[in-house]
Amino acid sequence: MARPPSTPTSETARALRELLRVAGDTRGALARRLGIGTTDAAAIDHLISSSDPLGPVELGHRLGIRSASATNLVDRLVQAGHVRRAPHPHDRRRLALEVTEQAYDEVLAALRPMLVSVDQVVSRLTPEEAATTTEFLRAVTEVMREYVATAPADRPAGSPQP
Amino acid sequence: MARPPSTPTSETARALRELLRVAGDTRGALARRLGIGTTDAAAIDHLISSSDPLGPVELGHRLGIRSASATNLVDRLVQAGHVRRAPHPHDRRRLALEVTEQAYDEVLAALRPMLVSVDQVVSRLTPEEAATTTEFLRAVTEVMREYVATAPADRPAGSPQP
DNA sequence: TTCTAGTAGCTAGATTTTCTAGCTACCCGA
DNA sequence: TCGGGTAGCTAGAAAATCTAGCTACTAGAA
Repeated sequence: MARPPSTPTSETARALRELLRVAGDTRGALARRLGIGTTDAAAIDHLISSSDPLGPVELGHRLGIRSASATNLVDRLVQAGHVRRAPHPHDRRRLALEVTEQAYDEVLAALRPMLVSVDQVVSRLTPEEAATTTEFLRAVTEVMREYVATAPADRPAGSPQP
Repeated sequence: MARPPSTPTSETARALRELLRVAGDTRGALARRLGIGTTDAAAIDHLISSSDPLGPVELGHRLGIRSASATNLVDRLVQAGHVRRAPHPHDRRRLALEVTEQAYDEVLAALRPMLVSVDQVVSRLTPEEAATTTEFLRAVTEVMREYVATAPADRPAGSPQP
């Protein structure tokens, strides 16, 4: 996400870090295209790509915001017609947030130019290159997932420090 | 950034999109590790990795926030000791924002676990694989830069629409 | 079964961040 | 040199998040 330390590093690592930095800006670009806030766009993104259903609290956790803010966020998304509140199948405390068809289509349309270009880049790879690249991307994704997961919890002020 | 359309797509594109989504979360993770807000972390990231000096307005432009918000942001960063306001060498209207040594070191320390892991992943590539991967990453970066650059301008309310 | 600790979601009110509107100082080309 | 355009700032309004604390519900222990 930032310039590598002054010690020289491989071109690949440098290119990857540059990509990660630009990727960070992509979320804001998507939000502007959708005409909504960055957090709202990130929320829809999470809801679309999550494998299991999310409620407001868990969604807020993934976004790094508090339960109260998540309730507010979901209110905004529901009001805008992007999301529905549905009951959780097994746990009556919970909600299962659903992205509406319309919101899904809007996100897809907003992303399409990038997805098309990405597919073009991918299509230039030979099968062997594609296999190598895929494995590399997955390894890097795992590293970043670990980094995100091990970030210090967003704890209440005054909590004990290790 | 989101799940691909229902039509099957190559594994590589899928892996890349997953990476981009996780990369979006990385910025928040860095901010939490630094104990500052997401925008503040993104600002320092931009200042560190920009090749030419930035002022508050240009920085705000890259972050997608307004001139007034950028002034406020820089106030915060200066107050926290992360950034200095220095005069622009040629243009007396402008400022050249400088990241302090301390902030630079803090960012590097916060990123280190990820950078180390990334370097490990990169080091497993053969020189040929590294070359292919580097080219791929650069091409994708270019695509995303274009996507970010062509996002609709964050225009004032009531501006004429095309 | 009943009790108890823990979680999901919400409300109310305070705080923080960003926004709009508009100002001055400065740069640069006609 | 003059007029349009830009950088940065201030003031006050609007929006997003936060803390604190509540209720309803789940799940495991007594």
